[in-house]
Amino acid sequence: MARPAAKHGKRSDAQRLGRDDWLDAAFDAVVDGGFDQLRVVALAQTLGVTRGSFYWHFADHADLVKVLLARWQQREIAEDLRIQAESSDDPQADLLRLLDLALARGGADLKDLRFELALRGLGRRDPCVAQMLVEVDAARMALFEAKFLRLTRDVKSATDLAALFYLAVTGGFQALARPNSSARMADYIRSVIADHLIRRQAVAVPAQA
Amino acid sequence: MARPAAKHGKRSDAQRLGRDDWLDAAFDAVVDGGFDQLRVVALAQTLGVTRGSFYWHFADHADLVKVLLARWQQREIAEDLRIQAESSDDPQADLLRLLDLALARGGADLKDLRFELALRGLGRRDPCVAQMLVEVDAARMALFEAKFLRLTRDVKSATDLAALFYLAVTGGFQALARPNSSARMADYIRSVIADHLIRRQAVAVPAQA
DNA sequence: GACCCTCCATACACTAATGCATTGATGAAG
DNA sequence: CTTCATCAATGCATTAGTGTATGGAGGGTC
Repeated sequence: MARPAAKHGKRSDAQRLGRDDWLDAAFDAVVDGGFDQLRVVALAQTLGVTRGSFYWHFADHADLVKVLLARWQQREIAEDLRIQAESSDDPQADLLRLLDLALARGGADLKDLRFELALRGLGRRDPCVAQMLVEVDAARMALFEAKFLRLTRDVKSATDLAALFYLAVTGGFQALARPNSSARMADYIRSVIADHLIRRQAVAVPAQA
Repeated sequence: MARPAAKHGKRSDAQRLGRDDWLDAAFDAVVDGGFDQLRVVALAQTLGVTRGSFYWHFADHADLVKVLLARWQQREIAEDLRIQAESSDDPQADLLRLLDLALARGGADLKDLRFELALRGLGRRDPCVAQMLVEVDAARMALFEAKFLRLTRDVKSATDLAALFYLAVTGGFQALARPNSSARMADYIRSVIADHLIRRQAVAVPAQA
C-alpha cells in the first residue's frame, strides 16, 4: 500500500526500487515476524511491485537472508568502532552511555532490538549465524570489559562484571521487546543495572586521583 | 524413525498413540525449530503415522499450539508451587538452588530452556502469549523477591536484586541455548551470578542471629 | 535513432502444507 | 458375536509460497 502501484511500468524514477529498498523492507518484516515469516511475496506486496523485481536483485530467498545478515554485521562492527572512538576519561559515564545506547536500540519502536532477538532465534538453529553472533558478542564484551577494568582496576572482577552486565542487558532485550512494553520498564531496567553494576563498583574502588 | 512403522494398522497396543504423544513430539519440534517450524506432517513422520491420526486428536494446527501452551503453563505453575514448598531457612542456599534449577532447565540438552525461548519469540507477536509470559515472569519474580528480602531485609534492594537476577538468568538462557554451548559456559554464568548477586548481598547484611 | 542496461510484469511449473471426508482396522464392553 | 469407540490410512481439494523464463517499458549513451 506504500505506493500508488501505477500499473505496468509507469513507475516514476523516484519510485524505482534498489537493492536497499528490498533490504529495508526485509528488515522490517523480520522485526515483526521473525526470519521464518520472511516471505518474498509479502515484501513485494508492501513495496507495491511483483516478485519479478525481487529475483532481479537477489538470486533467491536464501540470498536475501545472507545479504541482510551481512549488512547487519557490517553496521554492528561500525557501531562498535564508533563507540570505541567516543571514549571519554570517565569510564563510569561511558558505561552509563553504553547502557542507554543498548536499551534504546532502534528508537521508540525498538526495531534493532527486535531484529537482534529474531537473529538470535535464527542462530539457535543455524551454526553459521551462531558463530557470527559469538563474534559480535565477543566484541561487545571486550568493550564493556575495558570500561569496567578502568573502573575496578581488577581483571577478574572486570571480566565478571562485563559478563554480568551483558547478561542483564540481553535479558533486558527480552523484556523490552514485548508488545506493550512500557517506557517505565526501560527506565527501571536501566536504573537497576546502573545502580547495582556500575555505580556500586565506583564506590568500591574510587576513581583514580 | 521412532517406531518400526508397521504398515496399515498393524500397530500393537503399546505403540498406539495418545494425545500426549503428539504433544511430546510437538514439544521436541518446537525445541529445535521454533513454533514457526511446527508442521503437522513432520510430527506425523517422526511418530510413524499419517496425518489422519492428528486430526482425530486435534481440531487443527492452531488447536495443537493452544493445547501445547496450556500444558506448558500448567507445568510451570506446578513447578513454582513445588519450589515454594521446598523453602529452607537459608535464603542464600535457596537462591543458589534456584539458580542451578534455572540454568539446568531441561537437563543437558536444555530442552525446556530452548522451548521457553521459542515461546518468548512467539510472545513477541501474539499478545495473548505475551500476557501469559508476563504472568509467569511475575510469579517467578515474586519467588526471587521473597528470597532476596530475607537476605537483605530491605524491600527496595530486594526488588531490584530480584529483577537484576531475573534479567541475568534470562540473558543466560540466550547464551546457553546456542548450539555448541559448553558446560563451562553454564558454570561460569552460574558463578558470576552467584558471586555478584547472591553472596555479595549476604556479606552486606549478615544473616540474622 | 540504434543500442543497451536496469527494473518490473506476467505466466507457469513446482513444492509443501493444511484441512477434511471416507474408509478401514483394532480391541474392549456387553 | 455384535457393537462401538478409538485410532489410523488414503485420497483429494485448496492455499501459499518459491523459482524461472520471457518479454517489455524507460531512460541513458554514443
